[in-house]
Amino acid sequence: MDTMELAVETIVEPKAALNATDEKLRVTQDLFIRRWGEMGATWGINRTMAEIHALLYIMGQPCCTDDVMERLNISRGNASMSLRGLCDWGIIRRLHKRGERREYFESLTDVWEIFSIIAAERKRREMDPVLETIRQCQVMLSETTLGKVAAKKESVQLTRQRLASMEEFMEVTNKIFQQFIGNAKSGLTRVVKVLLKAF
Amino acid sequence: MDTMELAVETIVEPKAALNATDEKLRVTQDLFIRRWGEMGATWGINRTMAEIHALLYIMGQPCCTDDVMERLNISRGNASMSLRGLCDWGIIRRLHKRGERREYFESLTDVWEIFSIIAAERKRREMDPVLETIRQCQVMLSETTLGKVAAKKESVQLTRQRLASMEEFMEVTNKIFQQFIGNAKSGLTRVVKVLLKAF
DNA sequence: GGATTGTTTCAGTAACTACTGAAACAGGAG
DNA sequence: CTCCTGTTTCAGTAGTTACTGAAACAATCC
Repeated sequence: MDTMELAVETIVEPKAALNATDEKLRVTQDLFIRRWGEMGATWGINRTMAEIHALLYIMGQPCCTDDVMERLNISRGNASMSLRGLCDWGIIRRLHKRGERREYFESLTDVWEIFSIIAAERKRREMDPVLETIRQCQVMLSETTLGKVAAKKESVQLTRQRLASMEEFMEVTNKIFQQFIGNAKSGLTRVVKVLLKAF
Repeated sequence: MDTMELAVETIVEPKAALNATDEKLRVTQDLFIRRWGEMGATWGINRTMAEIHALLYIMGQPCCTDDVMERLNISRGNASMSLRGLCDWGIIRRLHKRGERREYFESLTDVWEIFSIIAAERKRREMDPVLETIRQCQVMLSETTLGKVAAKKESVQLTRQRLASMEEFMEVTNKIFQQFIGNAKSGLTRVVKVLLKAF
């Protein structure tokens, strides 16, 4: 656009126009973005999505699709899909600027809120089904299903005991998650302080 | 081996030899194993490894490589590598039976211990590097590095503020992890009870 | 209506991860 | 030593996931 045309005329690349401070800021942000992306990857969120979120978070100001594409060197399609995915998760938001056609995106700012959204979703998608399966397994090995004699078998008893331990564990973990999720927003900080004192 | 040859002669498949109870037990265990594997997959542990661990956990008795191969229908190479991987993690153990050449494997039995081993490892591999990077970024944007004037720039301030929030979050999370890890073994149950009361 | 600007979808492909099966290796028994 | 039993390694491949780039679509303006 305008700046590009200007650049051509003045024979100065846009990047070179950055002053030293902006350059350093950019390098710093890139470092953060890369690390955040790597972490996301090992957590089942794909690298690019994590990087886009990191970018929007660290910039602290709304970016449009083209900003994201250019900064992370990804295609339009990829940027579009990933941005939509992040919106679906609810950790970034669409933003219309008055008098502008282009859509902007910004990250939620409260880290605790971001975390609690992710936690809620993972609990729902990953822990709940396992807990349900464990309960189903317990029914399948109950006295009612197997009969009194069969249920006494050592191998059955062993498996039942393991299922019970796992159920207990997952129930407690689930409760902890629920607490975090329920106390989202910055109020969560208070909860965590209580928690740390209790230890 | 022997049983196979016998099976051919008696024209009865080994599976058919299982009585009704054993059959139901097996079906139940398979259900648990499959779900556990699915969960592992979304958590960055590969499906097969998670399944092997689930198998050893739910059986409650030591299995050898061949048992695992047969039960999960995987190749020798895969079984060998995955078992070694689980041993490296420390959530299953090698076990020599007197007078037997073959090696057996068994899972840790305390779910809390298993969890705390995994948590410790993930913290070390995924959270610690991020925290370190955040600190490095803060140095890169400090007054000392940028100079007094540049550090006042709005964009720099914004990024610094975001870094600070994220650091606070990760530090608290880290402390919570540490508590869990430090209080491993069944003593953890007590800790969690305290925690739940505090909420 | 057509032109302009921006967004979404999707077929094809690149990149990556997990798995197999065979060969090499290890060590105890005869 | 050779044979036997079991384990580990690894090249090749199947299967999966992520990404691109182009085309279709949507909305606004003239």
